[in-house]
Amino acid sequence: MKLPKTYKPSDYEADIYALWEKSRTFEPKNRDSDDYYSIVVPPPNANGDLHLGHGLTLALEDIAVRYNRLKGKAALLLPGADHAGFETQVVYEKELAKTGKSRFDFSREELYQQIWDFVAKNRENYEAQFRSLGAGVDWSRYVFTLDKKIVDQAYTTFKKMWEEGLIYRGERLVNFCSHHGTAFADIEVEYKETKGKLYYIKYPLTSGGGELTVATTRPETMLGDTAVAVHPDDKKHVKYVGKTVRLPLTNRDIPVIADDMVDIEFGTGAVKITPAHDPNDFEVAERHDLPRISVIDYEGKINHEAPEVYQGLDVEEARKQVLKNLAEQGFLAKTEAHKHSVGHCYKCGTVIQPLLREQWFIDMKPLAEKAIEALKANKIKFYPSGKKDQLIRYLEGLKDWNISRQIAWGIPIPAFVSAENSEDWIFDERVDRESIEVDGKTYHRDPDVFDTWFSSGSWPYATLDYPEGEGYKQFYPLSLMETGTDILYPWVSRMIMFGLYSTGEVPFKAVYLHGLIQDEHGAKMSKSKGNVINPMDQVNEYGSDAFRMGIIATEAAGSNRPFDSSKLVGARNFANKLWNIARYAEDVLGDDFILGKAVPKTAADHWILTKLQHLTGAVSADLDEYRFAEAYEKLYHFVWDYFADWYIEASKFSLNAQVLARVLEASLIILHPFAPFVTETIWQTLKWEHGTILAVRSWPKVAGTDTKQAQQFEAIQSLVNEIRFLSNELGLSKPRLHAEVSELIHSNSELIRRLARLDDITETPATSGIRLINSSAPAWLAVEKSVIEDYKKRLGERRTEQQKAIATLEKRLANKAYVDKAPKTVVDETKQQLEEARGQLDKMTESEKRLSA
RNA sequence: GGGUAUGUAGCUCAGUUGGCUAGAGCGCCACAUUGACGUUGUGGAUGUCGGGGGUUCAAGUCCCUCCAUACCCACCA
Repeated sequence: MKLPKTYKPSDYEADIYALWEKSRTFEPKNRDSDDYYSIVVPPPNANGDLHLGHGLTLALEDIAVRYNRLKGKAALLLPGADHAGFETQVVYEKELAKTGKSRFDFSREELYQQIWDFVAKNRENYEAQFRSLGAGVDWSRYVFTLDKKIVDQAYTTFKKMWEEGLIYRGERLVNFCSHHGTAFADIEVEYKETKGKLYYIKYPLTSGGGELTVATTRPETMLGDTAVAVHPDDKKHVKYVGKTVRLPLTNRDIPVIADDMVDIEFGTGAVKITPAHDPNDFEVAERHDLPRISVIDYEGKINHEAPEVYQGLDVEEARKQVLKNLAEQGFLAKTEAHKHSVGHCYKCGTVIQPLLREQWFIDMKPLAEKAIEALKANKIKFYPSGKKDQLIRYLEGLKDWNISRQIAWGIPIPAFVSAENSEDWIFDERVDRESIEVDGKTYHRDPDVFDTWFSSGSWPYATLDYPEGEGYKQFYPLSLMETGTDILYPWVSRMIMFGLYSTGEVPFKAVYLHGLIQDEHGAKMSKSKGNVINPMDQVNEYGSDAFRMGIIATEAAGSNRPFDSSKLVGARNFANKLWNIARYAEDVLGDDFILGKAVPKTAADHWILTKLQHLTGAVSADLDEYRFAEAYEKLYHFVWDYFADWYIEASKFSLNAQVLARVLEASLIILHPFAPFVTETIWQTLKWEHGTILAVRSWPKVAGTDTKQAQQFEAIQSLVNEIRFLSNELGLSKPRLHAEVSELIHSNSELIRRLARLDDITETPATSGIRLINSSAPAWLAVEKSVIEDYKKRLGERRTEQQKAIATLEKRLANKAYVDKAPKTVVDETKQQLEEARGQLDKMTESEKRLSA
């Protein structure tokens, strides 16, 4: 035999993957075909190892693509890697820190080159991991997010938006992390519930005496106040509107204004307005044309706009100092405990400061509207379906998007500003130059880069070489976008908007969102908790196939779930089971076996082929609707319970070589998307069809089975099951069976004897012993007297249960409404059930009589 | 405050358009045994399908309500 006793994945996986690559298995064939299936892999960050989420993603996508390839489609799984601007910079900065340097020691060009090299090194690492996971990607189409075509596409999109007036530059509040020195999109800010304090500060009227008290959690920002606002309907305060107050600690007078945004119930009903450091206040300032005074700089320190004593203090220090001075001067009315949520940098935890900064923005409204329209027209199917409405709601509330980042690593923004006029910006792609000359004027390069998600938005079509590429023409829109629920908003939404904007079509026909994989106890995995599970360790321990099957075994779209290693164990055992089925086949079919025509002869042959026929349809139906776990479970039970436990056992008595071989072949094919390595390894070893690759064979078609014969095998099964049950229950060892002459038992007696572990079957007219109840052919187990009393008791209990079941069925059929309203098939089914139940009861009665006689 | 999920066996979870006598894996109990496999085989036990109400001939599945949990969004002067 060529196959060793136990399947050891590491002995085969690398060779098998190499075989696929060599034979270009993953490059789509039939180039002209309209019948395609395409997925573009969400590009993992090229700055480290793959995590479990990537493992899950690749398993799901690879299953979908391999399945569709077997179904005869032009199938493409396109791989890529992400430069992940900010993420990568952070990782690289940590590396730099080890050598005692920081990014500020290098120019942008130097830094860019260094990070590029760093990422290039990591790419090899992660490509190896793709291979380990069995991901059947077309490496010839590999794309990196900083490849020229991706950058060009980003510039094309930016230019189109620029020309259509969707891009604007403005001084807006941005979410600024002073530690990383960059702004974040709203969606990137992490809010945490924080116990803080609410401070009440008195602002005296400039003239005429009296005062207004405002409440604030951030007293230090008062240094930048430019107004106090009250609600127009606030009877208590409305009289102050139009007057001015003297801002404590400064010598500035600021107006009292009326605005709807004020909540009369909160605090005192009067709000200090700090347009430069609060998003709401910014909007109020816009409406009332108030000045904006920045008092906090990009390093998080108080700047020169504030009185000298506070300058240079960081925010926390300034707060203490301001409070101290306010108290000393009698302006601090009171302090209350107050819970509120505060934005933090998701990387370093620094409190995010809303700061004024010139940034590039996209006017999202027209983009969002198109996306909403497409979603409402069901142009994209969602798994789980509820995510669609969630996305629509998000898009409806979408604000303009700040796309510029103050980081070193990323795609430079192709914009230059006039040396003379800071308002004069031009679009130009010559970003490798510090400055350029246009029409005799000098322009300087914008030092900023794009938010990663800006270029990622074009991913589905940029990777396929839109607009002229063959890839685009054949594979767009993508069949599926499969990714994590957590990036529905930042990524999926943008791909939809950008796809519609640039190509006029939705970028994909369906979206499948998988949930987060948590640790064994349902906690989120994180490096800081130290509960991160590395997929490569799992692959090494259980094998790649076991990892894939184990990780998708509990998959349900959209929901988080804990990592369950017992599923991997089960999957490994399953792979080994399949392996041993192949060993058995190899053993009984011989080394030189060649596949031929399979003609079913026995009841078992018809039965297994019928089951196989159902399986091929059911697995197709599941995978077409992305029910991965259900499809896997069906396969598992077919192979293990039907094929191994019944058919192979039966084949030991009566072998039909071609049927056995065909069922194994079909099992290998259907299972291949889930367990590509072990199935291909078996196929290559058996060599039943020289030189063929399992991965590119065709989905099995099963025909010509006889249902009657298949049912006969099921009759044998229920007979055997009952004998096994009784043998176990009554502690019988190798009992004898007496049976009336019947076709079923007569022609299958040896099979029944073996499967049921009988000593012997005797054909005889009615006799004593234990009457089998599930058997259509009258048969009795010969037992000793001592066993009979035991059995009678059990039989009595069983009769009572049976009578109850019959009563239930009778009652249901006696219900006129049921008989009238339920579908005929359902009613017929009930009738049949009742008939069977009565038949069984009769047999029980008969059995009891005989035992008592 | 708004929203979305989730709650089914000891554990982790399936359960598609209502037809269910509610399933799987692991675990548990008993037994078996080796000419494919101990990563094995055979048999078994275990559930007020979160609580309550409703619609229906029929509800784990649909509706309402309450409880619990998780996540997302907004706001928090």
